[in-house]
Amino acid sequence: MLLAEGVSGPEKGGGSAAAAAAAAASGGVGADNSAEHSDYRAKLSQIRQIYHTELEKYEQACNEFTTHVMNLLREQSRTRPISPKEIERMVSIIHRKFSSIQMQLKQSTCEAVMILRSRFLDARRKRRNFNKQATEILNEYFYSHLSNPYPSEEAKEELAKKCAITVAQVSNWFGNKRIRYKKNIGKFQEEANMYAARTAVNAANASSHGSQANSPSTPNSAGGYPSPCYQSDRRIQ
DNA sequence: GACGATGATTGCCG
DNA sequence: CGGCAATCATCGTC
Repeated sequence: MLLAEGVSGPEKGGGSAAAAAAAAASGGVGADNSAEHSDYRAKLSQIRQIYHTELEKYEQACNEFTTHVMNLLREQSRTRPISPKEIERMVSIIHRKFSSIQMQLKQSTCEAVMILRSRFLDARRKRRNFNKQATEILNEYFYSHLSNPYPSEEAKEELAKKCAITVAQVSNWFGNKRIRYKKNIGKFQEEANMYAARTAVNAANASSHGSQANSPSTPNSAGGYPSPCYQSDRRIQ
């Protein structure tokens, strides 16, 4: 893991290797916003640097402590016999202790990288609002099908194409819209009336100078839904 | 910076 | 599997 992220492993060329490794490891998000990407890389290299300085610190502390203990043992060897085996045992205990600390450091670094990675990869964190036109199109469909706001797969595809978003996003949008509309109809009244009126105007225009009741550009022309109707049951109180 | 709006995710249900 | 409900995380506004 740490090796893959370029945090652990041989240090060559101060960071560029790590950045490359990180870029490779994060595969799939490469074609993303470069600003965010460089932010990710910066944070990763920061983690990496902290890891290395800490590791070095522990290494140094371990060596210092070892020599200190050795000195103590040498001191004691004057008053009592101390076998080389005993010294070796002591040293290995110290090393074990310090290496377990280093393992902990490694683990916490690993966790930090994981969190950073999940933050970077989580789509929710890169959420962008749809543009105005897309929202208009979606709302128009929603309010002109208020009695049955469940677009078919084809209708969803049509909407997705028009709004330049994915079908999944259209589904998400309708899911959110239905639940939020239902939860607080009052809040959406104004919006509902506005779109209903607009749809009515569109329908009137279309029928006044055309043989068809539905304009070809109206979303419901593809989904097999009935022609747009004014939702007179939603009134401002 | 608090707060509402909003897109996305998760877990559950029929 | 699609939809609902709750929730998360960010955006946009004040």
